[in-house]
Amino acid sequence: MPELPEVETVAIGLRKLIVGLSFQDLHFDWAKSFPNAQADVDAFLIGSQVTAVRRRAKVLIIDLSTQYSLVIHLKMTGQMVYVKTKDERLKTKDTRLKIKDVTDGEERFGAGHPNDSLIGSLPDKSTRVTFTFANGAHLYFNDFRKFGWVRLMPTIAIEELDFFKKVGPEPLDADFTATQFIDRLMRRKNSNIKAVLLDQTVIAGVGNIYADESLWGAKIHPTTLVKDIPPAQLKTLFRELQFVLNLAIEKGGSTDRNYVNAEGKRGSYMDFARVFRREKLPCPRCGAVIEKTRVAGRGTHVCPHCQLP
DNA sequence: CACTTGACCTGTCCGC
DNA sequence: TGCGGACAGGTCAAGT
Repeated sequence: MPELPEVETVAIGLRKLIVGLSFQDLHFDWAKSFPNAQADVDAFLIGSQVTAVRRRAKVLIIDLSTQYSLVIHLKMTGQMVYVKTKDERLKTKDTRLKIKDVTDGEERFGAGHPNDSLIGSLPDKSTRVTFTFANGAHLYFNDFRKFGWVRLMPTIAIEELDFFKKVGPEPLDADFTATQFIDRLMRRKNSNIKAVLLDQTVIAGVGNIYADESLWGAKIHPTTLVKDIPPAQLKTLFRELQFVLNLAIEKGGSTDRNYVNAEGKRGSYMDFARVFRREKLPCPRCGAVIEKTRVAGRGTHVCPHCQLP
């Protein structure tokens, strides 16, 4: 479930790996993953050089020397993985949260070491789009659920996409203030706070993980209506949201199930999560047992003692 | 207009 | 063991 920190981590990784490289070939076998016509690929991708890699909300953007860009949405299970040469294999590690190693009987806990890879050799059966660079390296877009997509379009046209016209401000922008945050939340004052945090037109980049984590930090129950939350507590929520997003970027994102960075490696924020996916475990603040419920159509994790409705 | 639900997909897990 | 169904959740379209 790539959210802002996961997409940011992929962008940081790709920036180091592919800026300056030239595209030589592209292959795909699922049209919804790459809807462009071959003529566009030939004219604007093949032979072009990567000039920049950036992120807006949960969208990854690779700018090209042709004034076109690859616009990528990973949705739930998308991955963008760079592999230097055809012969280089990525190491495979167990993906489960708790592992009993058959070789030495040791049990391993947590989301795994941040350097662990979740994927084997590429391409695999989830590979939807394969890019080949002139230096022989490959960039793989993997997405087993096929919700994500890659598309090629003029760089200048990106901002005209409906999504980009409607999407809210970046929560980590230096000039985005608590006052602006509260004003935007209050546009939907009659809705529950979790649904509003997830609304990309209010604030960009927040998904299920960091909504739950920041609400726990601010001691707000997810079903609380925005208008019923005191301004001071909304200000706390703003600080907590920035805290969890920054921490998650520092930890390379959250690997709940599927997410990996540009080198195929997992993120370690889940080792630091306070409520997300910690149902039936003690709250790290008060010790009460964390509960899992459903809010705004999503699995939602709350401490029943810290976060009163 | 505001809000909720369903569709898009496939892999995993749980109960019978 | 095998199978059916629930569940996972980002976004858009359709429904209330």
